[in-house]
Amino acid sequence: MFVLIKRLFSFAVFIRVMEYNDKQVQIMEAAEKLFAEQGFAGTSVRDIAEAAHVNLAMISYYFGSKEKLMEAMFHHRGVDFKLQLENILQNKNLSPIQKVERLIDDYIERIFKKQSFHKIMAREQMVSSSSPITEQIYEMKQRNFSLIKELIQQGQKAGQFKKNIDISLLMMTLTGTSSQLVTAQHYYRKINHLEDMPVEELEKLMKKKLSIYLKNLFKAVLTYEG
Amino acid sequence: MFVLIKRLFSFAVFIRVMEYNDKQVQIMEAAEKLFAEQGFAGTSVRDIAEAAHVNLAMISYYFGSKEKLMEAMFHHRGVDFKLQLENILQNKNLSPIQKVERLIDDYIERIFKKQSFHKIMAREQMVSSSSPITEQIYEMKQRNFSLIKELIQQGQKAGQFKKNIDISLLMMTLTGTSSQLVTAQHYYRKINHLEDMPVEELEKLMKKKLSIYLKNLFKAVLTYEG
Amino acid sequence: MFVLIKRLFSFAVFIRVMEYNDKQVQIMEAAEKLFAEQGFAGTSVRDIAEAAHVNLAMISYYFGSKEKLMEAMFHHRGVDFKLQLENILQNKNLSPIQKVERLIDDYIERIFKKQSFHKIMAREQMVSSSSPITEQIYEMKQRNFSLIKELIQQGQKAGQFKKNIDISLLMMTLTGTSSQLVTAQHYYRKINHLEDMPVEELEKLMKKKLSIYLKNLFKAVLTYEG
Amino acid sequence: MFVLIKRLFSFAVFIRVMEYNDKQVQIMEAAEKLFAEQGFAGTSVRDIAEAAHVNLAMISYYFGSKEKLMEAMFHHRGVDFKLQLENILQNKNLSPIQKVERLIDDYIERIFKKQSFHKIMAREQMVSSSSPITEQIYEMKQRNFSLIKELIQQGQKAGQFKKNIDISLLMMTLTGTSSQLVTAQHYYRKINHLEDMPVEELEKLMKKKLSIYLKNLFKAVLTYEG
DNA sequence: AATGAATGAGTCTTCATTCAT
DNA sequence: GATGAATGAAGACTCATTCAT
Repeated sequence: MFVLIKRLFSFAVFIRVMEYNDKQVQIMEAAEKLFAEQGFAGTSVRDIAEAAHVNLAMISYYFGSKEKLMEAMFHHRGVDFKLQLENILQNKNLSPIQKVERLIDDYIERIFKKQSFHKIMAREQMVSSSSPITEQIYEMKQRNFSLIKELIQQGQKAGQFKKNIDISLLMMTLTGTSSQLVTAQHYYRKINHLEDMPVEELEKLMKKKLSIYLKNLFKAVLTYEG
Repeated sequence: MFVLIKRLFSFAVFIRVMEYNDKQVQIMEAAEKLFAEQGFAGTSVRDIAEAAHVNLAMISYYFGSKEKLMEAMFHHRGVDFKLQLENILQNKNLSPIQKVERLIDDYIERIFKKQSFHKIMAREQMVSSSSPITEQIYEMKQRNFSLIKELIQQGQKAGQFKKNIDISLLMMTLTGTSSQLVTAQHYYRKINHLEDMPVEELEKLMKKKLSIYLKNLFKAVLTYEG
Repeated sequence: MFVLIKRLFSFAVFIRVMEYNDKQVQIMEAAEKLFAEQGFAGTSVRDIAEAAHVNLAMISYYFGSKEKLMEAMFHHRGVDFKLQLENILQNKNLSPIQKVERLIDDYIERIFKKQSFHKIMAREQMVSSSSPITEQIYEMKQRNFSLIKELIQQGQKAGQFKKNIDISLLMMTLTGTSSQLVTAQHYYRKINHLEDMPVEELEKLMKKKLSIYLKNLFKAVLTYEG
Repeated sequence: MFVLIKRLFSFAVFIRVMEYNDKQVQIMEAAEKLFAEQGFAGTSVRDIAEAAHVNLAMISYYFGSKEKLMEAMFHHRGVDFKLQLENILQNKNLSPIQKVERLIDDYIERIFKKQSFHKIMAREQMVSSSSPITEQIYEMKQRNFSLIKELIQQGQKAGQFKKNIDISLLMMTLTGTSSQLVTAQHYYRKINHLEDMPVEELEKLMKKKLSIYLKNLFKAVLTYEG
């Protein structure tokens, strides 16, 4: 049964990946980069067409509109942006604190791998009006919240985490601190005098530091008794 | 003595008021709101003119361009968006931890009071290209970083805070968590089932919760020995 | 009786000169320079106000409109732009060829002294639509034509100039050659490798060369029998 | 042999036609007319679009900007506006004076055929600031100057033209007189009482008169010994 | 299936002019 | 008499999208 689900799930992923042909993916990736850097409104379809090396008309042709291209991108990327913790949660060989550490590394891995998409999300979550995209962001947040809640409650039940933890704020510390680091990494560079470090190396460094920092923070917050 | 203070204060206000006349402030405030909601590129000068109930041409007339309006806004708001901790830092009657608590409340107060401006800043800090605005954001960040660093080092020297604290990441936790709460407050609402709470009440609640949460977090992080 | 007329005429001149106060003249002179360099449409009233160091609204205030300012300028300058040959024509001590030489020097003097105004006229004479300004240009041209015609006919009657001379084209040679030199003097500079010569010196040189050249040309054309 | 020439010619036409498509030429021709009549700044792209019966956006679409349209026009027209005298210069069957006559007729032909373009050039040569267009005008002038200089020097060597001729001013007489006639032809009309003559006839007349006049003038100037 | 050409609606900005003071 | 503030109209240009092929 479990296997079946897994397979179905993989299939779904397969389906979705197949759903978009090469050209479409090519466009979405170019758009993603530009939306991240300049915002949605600040990016013209002309920019995207040029960056993707495709004909201008192709974007409307394939996606219908700029708006729908954005939605497609969320559909495409959103899937694997959600935390995948189900099996971790059920794993009886891991202590609650170990699970938290997995969660942190999992999250850091995702956010750094999809930096552009993350920036777009960070921008989009600010708009107050509701749309298919804000809807999807909400679902993602809610899902992540449930998982983290479950995880922490496990630790509390095990007596390893203290009571009265503000889980929604703790989640925001995880996402907010990471987001801050990713979206404002050129400031991080300057403040820490790392102007000359190559991008990859900097990224590695940031991930490392962030992982250590957040693990320690969570441990402290989850166990420290004022 | 009291009169003197009052006068000085009035004078400061006077200065600021003189720097930008009523109409200019009116425009900046309308723009601030719109930029926060829809982004800079997503907001037309027509939108701003309508929201500010002024003639379309007045925006160019007063600020020269949409871009310069944004810069003026940063000039106008930026001043009082920096943390004002100098006197707190030198205050010998406060323990390091009390100073941290002041810092946190000061920060929360500011970010909630200027939510719109904060959102704009959060957006602008994502753009990679350098501009007068990104420059100003950097200066603000650096200043805030210096203050927090000084504050924490005081605590470390006093033996009350542990060594090896990643101060730049700790700052990002402060700003990132708060930012997350402010920019994504409608998600906070939904996740915590507070859909029907009036805005003011919600805000009060969030500030309260955030204050308690962050104070506890800082205490934990600054003193907890893994 | 003749004296009276002269006086009336002088009075008219007096009147006209007085007609415009200092500020108005200041504005007209600034406008003249700019219109010459950038054309009428290419010059904004803002440009003029700045160049004349007067308030923007003053231009409309004093002249009614940009158009009317131009007309006033033509009124103001036009007077002394016409050739003043009446007394020369009647002077019995001068030979026809001497009169022609006077005409040439008179014309050169005028066009170089009022270069800016000349450029404006050169531009305005191209527009096909009729206006008070084109009307005034026509009157000036016609007057000049009459004078030159009279002058040449005197020489023909005296048997010193040959018959069948195309007077209207000869006039165009006078005006056209001079105009070409004045309007395209930076090309003259380059072609003759005079880039480093100071403006005043160049002007002197051009006037001298042009005078010699045109006098010789007129002599040749008026007397040469193919 | 004839066929070859025809083919080459067709090819040249082909090239030129291909360089700018029909719509572009249509726009350029409408613009040319308007720029000639009202000046560059005095003509709006809206005017041009209407005159060319094309959509307003097509001007930016095809040329990028109004400025670039002007440049394209210069590129397009400029080519065949230069004098084509090389073969005439080397022709040993023509006497120097015959070559001068050819030059004059060639010039008159060109300037009357491209009156509008000529007017634009006459306007543009007045602006003092340097631009791609003034640059092109200078090149054209310089080239024409070289050709005329060569031509006259041939005559001088042959002992048929007198020495010390101011060639740059002589060129200005050619261009200036012609220009005057073309740009101010409605004044020519009025002065010579030709108001009722049909345009084509007037043009023919003016070309004829100008040709005779200039040939005689050149002969006189080039051979007359004061 | 894919695209070059085209466009109506919109962008920001500048214009000459007016008006209350 | 003079002007700072204000504005409707127009400026050039860019936008996302459509459509014939």
